[in-house]
Amino acid sequence: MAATKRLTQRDIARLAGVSQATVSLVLNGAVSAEGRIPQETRERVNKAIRETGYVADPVARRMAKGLNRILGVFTYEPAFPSAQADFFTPFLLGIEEAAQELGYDLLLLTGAAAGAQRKIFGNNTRLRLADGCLVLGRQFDRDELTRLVAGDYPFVAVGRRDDAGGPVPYVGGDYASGTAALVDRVRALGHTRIAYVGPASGAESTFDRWAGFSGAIAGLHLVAHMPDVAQPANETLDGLVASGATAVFFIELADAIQVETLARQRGIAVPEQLSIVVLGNHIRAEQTGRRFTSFSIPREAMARAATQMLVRRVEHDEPIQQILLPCEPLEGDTLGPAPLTKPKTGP
Amino acid sequence: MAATKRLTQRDIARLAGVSQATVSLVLNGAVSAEGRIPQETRERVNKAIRETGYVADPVARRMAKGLNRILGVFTYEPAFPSAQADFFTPFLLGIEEAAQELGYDLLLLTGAAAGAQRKIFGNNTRLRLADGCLVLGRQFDRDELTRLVAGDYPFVAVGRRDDAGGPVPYVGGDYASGTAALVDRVRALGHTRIAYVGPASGAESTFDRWAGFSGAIAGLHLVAHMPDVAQPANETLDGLVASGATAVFFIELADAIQVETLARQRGIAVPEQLSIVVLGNHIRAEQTGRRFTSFSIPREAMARAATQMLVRRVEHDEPIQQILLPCEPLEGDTLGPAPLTKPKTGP
DNA sequence: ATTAGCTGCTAATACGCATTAGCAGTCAAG
DNA sequence: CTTGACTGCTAATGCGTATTAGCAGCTAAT
Repeated sequence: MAATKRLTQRDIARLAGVSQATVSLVLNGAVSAEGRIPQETRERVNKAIRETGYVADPVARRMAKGLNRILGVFTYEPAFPSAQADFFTPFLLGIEEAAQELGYDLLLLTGAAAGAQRKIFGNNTRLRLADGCLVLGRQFDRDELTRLVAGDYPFVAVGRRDDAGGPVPYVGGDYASGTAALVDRVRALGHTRIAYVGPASGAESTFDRWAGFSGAIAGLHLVAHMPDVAQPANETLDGLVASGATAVFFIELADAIQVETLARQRGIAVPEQLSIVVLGNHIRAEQTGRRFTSFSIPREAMARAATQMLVRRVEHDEPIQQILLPCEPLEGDTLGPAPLTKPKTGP
Repeated sequence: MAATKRLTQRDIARLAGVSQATVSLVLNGAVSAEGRIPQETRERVNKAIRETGYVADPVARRMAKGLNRILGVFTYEPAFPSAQADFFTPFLLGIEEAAQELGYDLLLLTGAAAGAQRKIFGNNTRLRLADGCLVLGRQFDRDELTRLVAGDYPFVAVGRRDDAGGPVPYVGGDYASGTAALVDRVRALGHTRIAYVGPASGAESTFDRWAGFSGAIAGLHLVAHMPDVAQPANETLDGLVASGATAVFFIELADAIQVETLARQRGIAVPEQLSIVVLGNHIRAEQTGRRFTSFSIPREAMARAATQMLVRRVEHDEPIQQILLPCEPLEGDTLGPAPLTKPKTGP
């Protein structure tokens, strides 16, 4: 550090023998100065800039102009730590790509002090440094969301969000339709007795799956619904067997994996005796050997679309929009035709 | 958007019946105003702040104070696209953690426009928005590095870097010692004829490995050095066999994998007939079935240390430091005692 | 009574840039 | 010779904050 003081337009002006204002005008190719500054003067200024390597201070720029070409990214959980990494990576990937294309940089908001639950609004909120902000995470803070909606700061949520004192701008995945499509598939394969493992309410993404499910099961019998997240796998499997379900829908891949493993141990063939469907292409699915029938979540596309929407909101004050991207079915090997007899366990 | 104008200290001042300066003093608990502003006045100001939800504009703040609590992160390759993701993730993880602890946000610089090679210095450089910056990537641009070193902008490189018109502040991994330790291990296991696959120069990380290697092979015979990166695996293996080497050092995990696979096909047992050592715990190593003997690269720790160093440089103008973190040996199953006879292939 | 010191506050300024109003000079038309 | 239009530039201002100098009023000490 030390030595070289920060270069300013004044320095350039001095070198070029003009005023600071002229430097600014040359730099910004201001329309109002079109044809007002002769090539010769521009040259002198540009020469000085080139020789010194001057770069305009973006802070001052933002101060004067109000915009920054910076997008904030707020994640309600740390973006990188490995447990979460797989969750956020595709989103961040899409955001980064879109931001780069649009000429924006990204400000990763690390949120509140370590340990505490992350908060967008703190005493020290640096949010406003960015022109607008993308919000993502599994667990949103509803109060903060309300405040964001009420405020005049442009933001877009990645993932559908319920109204919070007003409509929330978002780009989400159409889990409801994705789920419904899977239900139709199950029905077409002759299943009549189905089960659902996972809660029916809670986060929007959970609710949407259940909504899609319950809206599509006409003609089918929901013989078991196990909302308990913490329930041990063998109890779940017991319940499924007892219910006589021939196809089960899981919200959580982890649950599905455990139950499938257990089923195999007990000699219950999947999908011959029991079909399993998972609601969403959870990451790491490929690491489990078994390819579960599911639907895709277009995470990268969601992130790209959200970024573009945010930029439109920032630049053109576009009104609030809510977009759901389709979730295409994913072939797997855990959904088959309904068995002629119910699955049975040993003695 | 629309409506609500941005709140300023002046608004708060008006509400509280004080001056803007007083608001600022209350907000910052300035030492110079210690005991100069009575509790009663503070209350009035704080009340107005609470009621309006005022938050100081970070841009103006930076403007006035010169600091922003923002760290720039410049990656010479896109940070997220999946091919790179595994490379950058541990670094970003460490940076994010450290930044959050220290109360800094991160500015992810997307660099030049899409397609073009990324540049730190461009017309659009918003780098200076950050108080300082971390630079990472496989391929550094030497000219840019020189310029950074020459400038007064605080930065720290993740990974050792050669001088560039002056010493470069960095936190790197001690690949030289890590490599040397592996050489010692190989020697201790009775090997005398060894080979090295990978270039001896190029990036600092490459050079360091070779330096550690060549500095530690006293008493051993380097019977083959194959610097060619693009060489087909069977040629490499042919060369190794011809040389009579009993232990090979690989810079690239990919090369090691190919050669090991080929060796198995040819009936050359690893490590019974040929020991393989890889210089660094490359990511995805665990996916290859074989656990290669190697050394660990403390990526997360490097990133954390670099972040902390950068903050010290920003806040306290700490002089340039260069730190190498130890790379501990990693047990694997590809290094064994030297065979009594040279490995032989069939007729 | 003067000085010194304290309290409680404010005016003024700097930070680096963008932007606007407008000045001085030239030149052509009237 | 005046007017107006145009050229080439600059002075001045604002953005929202932090910070410093310092003012006014008061008390206590000299």
